[in-house]
Amino acid sequence: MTFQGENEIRAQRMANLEALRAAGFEPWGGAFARTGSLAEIRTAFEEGRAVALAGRVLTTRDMGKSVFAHLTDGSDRFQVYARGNILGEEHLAAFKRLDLGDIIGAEGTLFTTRTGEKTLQISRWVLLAKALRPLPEKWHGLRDVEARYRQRYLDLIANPEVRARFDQRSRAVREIRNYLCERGFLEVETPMIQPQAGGAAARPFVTRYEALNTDMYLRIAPELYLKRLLVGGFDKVFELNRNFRNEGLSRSHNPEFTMLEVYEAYADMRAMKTLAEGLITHLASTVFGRLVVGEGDNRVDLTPPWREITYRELVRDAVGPDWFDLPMAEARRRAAALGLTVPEEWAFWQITHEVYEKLIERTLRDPTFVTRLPAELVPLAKRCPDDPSVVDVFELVIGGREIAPGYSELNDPLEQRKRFEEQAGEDVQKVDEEFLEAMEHGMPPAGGMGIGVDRLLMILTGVDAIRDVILFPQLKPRERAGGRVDGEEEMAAT
RNA sequence: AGGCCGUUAGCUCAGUCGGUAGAGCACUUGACUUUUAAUCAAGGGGUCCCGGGUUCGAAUCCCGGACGGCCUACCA
Repeated sequence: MTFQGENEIRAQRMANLEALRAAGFEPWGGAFARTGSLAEIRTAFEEGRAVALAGRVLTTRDMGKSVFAHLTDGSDRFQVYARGNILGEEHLAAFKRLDLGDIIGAEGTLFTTRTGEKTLQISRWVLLAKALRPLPEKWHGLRDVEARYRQRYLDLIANPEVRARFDQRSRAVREIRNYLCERGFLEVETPMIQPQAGGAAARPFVTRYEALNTDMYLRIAPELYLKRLLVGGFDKVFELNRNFRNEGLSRSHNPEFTMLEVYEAYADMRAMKTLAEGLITHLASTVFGRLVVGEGDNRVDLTPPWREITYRELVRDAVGPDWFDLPMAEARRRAAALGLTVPEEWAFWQITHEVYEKLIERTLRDPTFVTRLPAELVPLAKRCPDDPSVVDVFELVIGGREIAPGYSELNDPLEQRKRFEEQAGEDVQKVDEEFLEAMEHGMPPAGGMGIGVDRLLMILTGVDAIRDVILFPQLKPRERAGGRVDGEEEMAAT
């Protein structure tokens, strides 16, 4: 086999591989019984204890007749020490042929060096995986933004805080499930491939179901299926999984994102408020150990009770107490004076909502339940009994971003049909008839809530970009055109 | 989709006025049995993103393109 276009580093690593193989070290080993992870070995450290450990070689310090190296396995870094008079000349020489990035297993005894570092003195070692490509630079880490996302594995090796953040994400997701299950909610799974994409307003991804000869849509929300389960007698359900929206990429948008939706029959928006506050503060204290998260501009104080204020109050505070009594022309003028772009065809509630989104929402740093939104904005919620122009909902805003909507769910199928038709306009196709049919069988009154899990994690981990809480964020596909070759293209040829 | 900025060694980055490529880490060779950004000595490594133009001469200036970042727009 030849390696056309291989670079010098790769050639040297191949030479080291052959040298190791010649010394009896097979480059890609099998299972290796470890006493524990590097972190566990550090925790259970005892002078003179015999252990077996494994990890990736991060650094080496060749002292001639002995070599120090640091290994990492994601849990910790741990030093190992190879001495000629213990390993024998040949195995020490082989150890010196290791490249940074190689994965080894080692057995030996634990000791503490003169400088106080806990270390394994190696009596026997094996090669578990040869690295043919180099690691990122050892103390600047991996900075290139694209490489960090495209080759996340390198980011995880080189940048320990990234590894820690994804550990936190995993624990937070588990705690969401624990918190809800302990309170009697049942986790369910509903279709991600749907004949029509409902439950939210967003452009869907279209896909093709060949067996049925029809177009299908990746879900933009699970809501309409979860409500069918309320009809079917599941009183307390939740779904925690991916939604897909065919919209642009940005600092706070990824086309697939993780959504929690929770429904509780015989409850309303107020129960959801309690649940949201309880769940999020539970995550902050159990996973992150504190209620004040983030730093600088990202600092957020989650200490309950959280502020509650109506949408109208917020708007009046921002653009004048007379706002809701203004004639259209005057409202338009005032919005323009505040730097907003307001198209001629917009209705009054649209102008108001532009004010809310552009001027108000981002100023709400600490958790705030914004209540009594205009009914036009929320077609799936019940109207407030004392004012049918607004709905009985909240939007939980944290860190200037909408994190969780909560509704008293609309369970009147006749009203629901009207609201759908107003929203759908001419396009009658968009009304989900099967959902309405389910609701006509009687849906219990219910409270419902959704939490954008990625955005919540941004707040809890104090990062600005949704990409920093998603392991493999969406990127443009890499060009495969010829020219730039670093080995893999040629090797694939048959 | 629009605007601004960027792309130089495997990685992190310099590169002056347009004069033909630099550092640290990584790599190779040698020395060193408690080092830890090991140290010391020597060496190798470049499609300066791609294509075109200006020029005696382009990493550098101009035009076009690709890719990336940031901001704006749609959206959660």
